[in-house]
Amino acid sequence: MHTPSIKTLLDGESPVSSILVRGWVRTRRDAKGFSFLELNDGSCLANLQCVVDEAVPGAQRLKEILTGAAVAVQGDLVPSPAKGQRWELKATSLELIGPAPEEYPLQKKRHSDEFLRSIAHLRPRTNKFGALFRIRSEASFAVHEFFRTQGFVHVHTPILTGSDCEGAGELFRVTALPRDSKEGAAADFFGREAFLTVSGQLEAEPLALSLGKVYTFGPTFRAENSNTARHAAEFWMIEPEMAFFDLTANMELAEAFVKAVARHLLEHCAADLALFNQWVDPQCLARLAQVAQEPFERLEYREAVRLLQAARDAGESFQYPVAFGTDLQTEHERYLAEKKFGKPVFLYNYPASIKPFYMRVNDDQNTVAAMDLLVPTVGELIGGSQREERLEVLQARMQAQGLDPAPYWWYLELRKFGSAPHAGFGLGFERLLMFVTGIPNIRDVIAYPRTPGNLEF
RNA sequence: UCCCCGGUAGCUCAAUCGGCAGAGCGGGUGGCUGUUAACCACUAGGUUGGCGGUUCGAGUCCGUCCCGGGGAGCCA
Repeated sequence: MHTPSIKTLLDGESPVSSILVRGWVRTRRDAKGFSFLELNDGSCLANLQCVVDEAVPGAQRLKEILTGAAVAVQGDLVPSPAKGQRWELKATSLELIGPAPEEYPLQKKRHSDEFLRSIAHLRPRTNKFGALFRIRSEASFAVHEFFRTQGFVHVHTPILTGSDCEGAGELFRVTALPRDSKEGAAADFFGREAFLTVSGQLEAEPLALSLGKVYTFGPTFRAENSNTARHAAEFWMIEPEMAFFDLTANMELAEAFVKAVARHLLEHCAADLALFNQWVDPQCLARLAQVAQEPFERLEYREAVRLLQAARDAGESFQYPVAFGTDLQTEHERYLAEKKFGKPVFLYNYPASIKPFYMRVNDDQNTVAAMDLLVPTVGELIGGSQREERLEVLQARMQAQGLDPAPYWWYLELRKFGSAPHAGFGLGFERLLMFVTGIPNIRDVIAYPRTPGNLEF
């Protein structure tokens, strides 16, 4: 028995006889002597309409087949005589695999995002989340495809780390000691404190200074008590790291990367993206097309401050003041990405005082070769920099920021043995998905979101 | 962590000034129909988030706790 996916069947050009389709019932409509079953198997957004005559074997259980039930339908794919669909399955037999009783929570109507989060195990069966997870999969593929085409080596950096001061937020502590143990870290599994990684960057740099161009794509953990629509305690980050790249080359790569993903999705996820364009964000498709085609804006931090001050003087009301040497507030980033330019904007050459020790000090001694990519609606999508490759400068920066150099001995040795200019960035995969779909909450672009106080599923 | 908003049927929501707890969808029963989130009629379904208080009377007012959301900070 042939078992094609519904996607294959609906994309087909000719009738197919004697096939088996298995999936979940989205709705049942009864007519005189037969029923319509709308079947979805997750392969695409569209359902397959199955026409089940009450005389067909198995049809006596039709009354038990409610929305959500898992069924198998054998039959022939034939042209549909009615409007609304090109093909339908004329059933020759029906099997109820797993019934869904009346309290099945998903109904044939719109549900709130909050409710769907409370049933994370069932929400992939909705149109919206089905579409999202297919897009997520394609985007993930596009990431690997881009870097592979560009000659990058995919490397895996550790999830467990012993470094508790990577300068990127609070860490989750990992221990193998019993909960009530009085013993110190020395008695623990690694003989020292252990944490979940907040970034693979420090470990990726040595690989870049060996293999040339590398990237990681893995889970990242932040124990920040952040309660916003764009922060999660566990998220997936893409971190390329390139030897002999300066900040400009870094930005060029970042732009080419985001454009490549946008183009891939436009080409391979048209139907799923159309759903988001219609129900979630009417700018979704236009924004993707713009990202794919138009050059991003590039702006020095110094110039951004000047623009923001000019905007304020022209009557733009900001809650927070703008001055050189302070980090930009969310309202400032949104103004630049949404109102001023209306497209992705690179800000670069930030004041050294507000950036971590590993970013390369510019010749003005005042700024570092850092760059952020700000995009409309989600804000910071990428953060990156050229890395400090000069040993003495790096040591001085660590000292200035009060860091103990001892645990970083291997990171410092990189600057001793064949040091070279290099650069890289980190991109939050979930934020990229928010940007391309228009979904406003990070909890709705990941299957099982981890946020403060939320570890169900 | 701070500020604001919310929690009523399986789901989405309503309930005037503190005065009988409601509708649509979903379920059941019956009808109708190559139907398209089908349609029509009937029907079942409630500890109004928890605890305490004010009151003749609390979904509504007060206190407190829990949960959720939005905004901010932090960041990707």
